[in-house]
Amino acid sequence: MIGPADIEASTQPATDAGLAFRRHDHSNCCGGLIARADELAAERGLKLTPVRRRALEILLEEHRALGAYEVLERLAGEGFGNKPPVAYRALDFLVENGMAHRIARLNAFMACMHPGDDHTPMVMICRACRSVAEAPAEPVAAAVAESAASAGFAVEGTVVEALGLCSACRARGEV
Amino acid sequence: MIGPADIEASTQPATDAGLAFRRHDHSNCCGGLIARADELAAERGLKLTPVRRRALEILLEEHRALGAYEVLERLAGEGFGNKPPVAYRALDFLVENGMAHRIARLNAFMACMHPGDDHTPMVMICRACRSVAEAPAEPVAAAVAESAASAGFAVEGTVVEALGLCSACRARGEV
DNA sequence: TCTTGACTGTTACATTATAACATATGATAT
DNA sequence: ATATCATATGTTATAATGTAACAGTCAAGA
Ligand SMILES: [Zn+2]
Ligand SMILES: [Zn+2]
Ligand SMILES: [Zn+2]
Ligand SMILES: [Zn+2]
Repeated sequence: MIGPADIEASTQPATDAGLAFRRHDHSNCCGGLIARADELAAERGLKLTPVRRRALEILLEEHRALGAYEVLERLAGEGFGNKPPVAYRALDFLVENGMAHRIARLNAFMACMHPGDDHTPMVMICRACRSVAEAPAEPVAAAVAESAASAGFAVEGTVVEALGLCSACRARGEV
Repeated sequence: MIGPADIEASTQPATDAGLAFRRHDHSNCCGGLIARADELAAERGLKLTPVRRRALEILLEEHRALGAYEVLERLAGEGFGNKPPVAYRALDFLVENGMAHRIARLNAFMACMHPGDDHTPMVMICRACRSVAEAPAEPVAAAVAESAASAGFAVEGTVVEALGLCSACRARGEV
């Protein structure tokens, strides 16, 4: 059964930290985010072409970090090109336009859960199930900015990734 | 001329954020850190063998992120093996033992400026000169831990990297 | 219609990283 | 002393990740 919290999760970005780690109406959250991506593209005059749209769907279907070659494999299986640039270009488009994030530590990509926010998220990566989730990064960004400022460093971007065990895996007794 | 601040920088870890970005007595700071690495190895029963020691020196000589193959090239030029595992093994040893850090965003490595602290640092990466520096990460780590906790996520490690312009490059009018 | 620019696809290659096995070396233990 | 063992080094070969450069497609605008 799908409870109110699940519905809320797909519409209340500020409260969905760890969504990927919880039970939720997945088809709903995916559909909602694809719709949101279409809106964004329309608003901004971007072209969410078939490959790009499908790449985003693939990321959304997983709530998990996927390597470019994993995405490529699926795209190729659906009739798109099967050469690396096909995947990298689609993924780069999604990242540049805030619809996906690159995870440096994993050399992988994930769908963004708040497209349009123009945020640099903090990403949590579960080492047991490899699922990933975004968490609010404002406090972290502030701390980074402060440390950097005292070194005279002008921050233009950040990579903040936490590695560990998600709540589901801990509940399941994972060590 | 080498001023007091430069001396201090190599012996007062808590105050050296951004050291790499400033003028300082470089041979002094390198020598001191090699000596510190020797101490650490002795304390912990680690073997800082010739390749490992040389790999660390190479990183120290640069105050800059070096790719594994850059390190390999130098090692090979000095009579060590010239196959990738030679560099990767030395670098992995240094990272595992807190004498160097891996920079996820650059697929590169840097010498640690506070070996023995057992810290996960925040790293600042200058896009103009590619120099890197560590900054205190406690406030950042705290913010990360707090965000993660509200998602039920147990943090075991973090990657915190800031990209931007260092003070030297800004002073030099870099945009 | 004809350009033009953006998108897709391909070839070919560059860069980063690891598995697996062989050899050397130094520290026990007999 | 010498056999044994663990650790470290070196090699071959290959995997995984990422890009440069160019050719064909297609739709929007001159
Ligand atoms: Zn996001
Ligand atoms: Zn998990
Ligand atoms: Zn350090
Ligand atoms: Zn710089």
